[in-house]
Amino acid sequence: MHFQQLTYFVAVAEARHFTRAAEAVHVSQPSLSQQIRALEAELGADLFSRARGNITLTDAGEALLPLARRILADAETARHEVQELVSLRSGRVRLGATPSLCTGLLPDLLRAFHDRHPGVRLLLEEGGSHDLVRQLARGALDLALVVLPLPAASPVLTTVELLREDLVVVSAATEPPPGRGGSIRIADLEGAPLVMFRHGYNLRELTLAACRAEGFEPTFTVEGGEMDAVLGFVRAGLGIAVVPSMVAARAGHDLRRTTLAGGGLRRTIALAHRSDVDPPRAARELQRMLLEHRPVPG
Amino acid sequence: MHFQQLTYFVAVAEARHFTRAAEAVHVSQPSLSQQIRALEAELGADLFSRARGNITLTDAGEALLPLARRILADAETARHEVQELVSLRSGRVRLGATPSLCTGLLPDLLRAFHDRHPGVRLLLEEGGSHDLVRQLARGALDLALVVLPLPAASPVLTTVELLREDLVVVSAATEPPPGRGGSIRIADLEGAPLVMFRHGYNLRELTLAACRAEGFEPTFTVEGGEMDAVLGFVRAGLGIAVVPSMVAARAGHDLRRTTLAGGGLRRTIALAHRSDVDPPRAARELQRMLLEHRPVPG
DNA sequence: CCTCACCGATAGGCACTGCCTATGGAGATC
DNA sequence: GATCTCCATAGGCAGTGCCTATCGGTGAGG
Repeated sequence: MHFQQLTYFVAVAEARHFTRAAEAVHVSQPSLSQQIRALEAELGADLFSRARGNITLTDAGEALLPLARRILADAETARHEVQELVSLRSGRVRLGATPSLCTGLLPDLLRAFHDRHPGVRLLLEEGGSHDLVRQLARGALDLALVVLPLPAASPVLTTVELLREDLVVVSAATEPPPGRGGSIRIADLEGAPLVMFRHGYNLRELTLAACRAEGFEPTFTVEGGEMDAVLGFVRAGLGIAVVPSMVAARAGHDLRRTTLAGGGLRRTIALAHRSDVDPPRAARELQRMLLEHRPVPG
Repeated sequence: MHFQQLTYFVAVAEARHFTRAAEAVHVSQPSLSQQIRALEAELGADLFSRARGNITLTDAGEALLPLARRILADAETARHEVQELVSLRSGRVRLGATPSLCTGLLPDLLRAFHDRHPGVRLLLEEGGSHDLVRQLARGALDLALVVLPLPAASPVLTTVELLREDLVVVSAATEPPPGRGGSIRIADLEGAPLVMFRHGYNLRELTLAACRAEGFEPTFTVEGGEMDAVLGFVRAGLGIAVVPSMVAARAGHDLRRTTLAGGGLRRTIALAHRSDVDPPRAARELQRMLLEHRPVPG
């Protein structure tokens, strides 16, 4: 049984005329006759009664017709659905990102992606790099924005370096600026009132490590909040915080940015996906847009 | 898109392994690979991610799989249904017959047919030859048992002579036998109390014509009944009736059969079907059994 | 009654393609 | 690093779908 044969069969059933059916399906009449005969031979029953000028379906033909129609419709649907995925008119991307990136980088990008491909569902998973890596490996995510280096270097993941961003110190505009001459050294953070993120934020580990490298333990006035809470506490004058410059840039005029002197602190953001399977089409497109619009290439 | 390709696709999706899938569908691995590639090329999307030792469906593959399964199942169903018709495990016969034949000839035959082909539905249309012929021509019947000659000789119908049966006179066993010496002449019916069928019965026209040929109009004590009613009236002693010998033979001991003398009356039963289309398989089988079991040929 | 037109079936040839075997090449394993 | 596994590629053969040309049977019209 071939799709072609079913197409021809339906055409003859509808035209009740071999020659006209052949025209309708753009094939010569003998070819159509031959295929119908082949189908009849395979099924072991005549499908049409070929009375002169009055082609009609036999009972076997009647039985086959609805199934043939459905098969052809299903084939059409299959083509269509795959095409929708290919053309990004449907599909989904399961994207993971660290909380700070969700706040800083993603909104504009996801907006642009959604505008271009409104049919693609965006599923965002916010979490620490460690969790994201695990979910990627499990296949629960297609793509993740993580901070390098990865917690446990997983050979199963491919990472593409996306950008390096500076960390800056933010403080309330109403307070006197920290540090000296518009910048601040890590060492100046010793004893300074720090507002610190909850466990799990890569920023927390990064800041702590930097302080310890300078030989001191930082002092926390508040700790445990998410990004928005930390910025709010800083605004309220509870202390200062170390945040990505991209987050600081969007934070508003009531926060003062102070760069870190002496090379400062940077972190590397990368895009990660499994090495062993190609991400779905929509995820590849999102990755492409991310790399294309990367704000400040490393 | 080919059925073969869908079969291969489903096999790979289930085995998650090209080589094993190839074995499962009894084809060489390169052929299977090639067909999958062809399908992917036609659809414009990869269906599998071919990670070493971990073949998985892409999103396009996931979209295709249920449709592929359904298409293959439908094709299987189509083959099966046609096969059922061919093998007479299903189907139907729309059979027309005159009332007297329904009573006389058909019960045993239909019983035999049903025993042999219990899956075939038997739809019986009881009516006068005229109606039956019209329904045959309209395609509402597959086959009809009619009395020759046909009312309006329709060139569109083919008739096969089935049997000729004698008409006999039946009377109540409690009454004195009609006629003389165990038989009766048509002329003896003059003035005799006749129980007559309703209009539409071919037997009515036949009997009337025979009487008129002898130069008299018959006398009816009751008229208008169906076969069973007529026999009941005769049993009750209301009169005598002219019926097919086959009906009389089954009528029981309380009815006396008297043959018609002088060549008597006969009628020819034929099987009719449209000439321009072959009857369905089940109807052809019924026709075959009818001809094979015909009680008293020509 | 003969001719013509119509329509599906048949015949023969060409090109395509699906299948095969043999082989390549890349990652995993010991 | 040699080997194994497994999918992809190459090349050749056979089957078949499509084409054009033609046949054969039927029904209409002169």
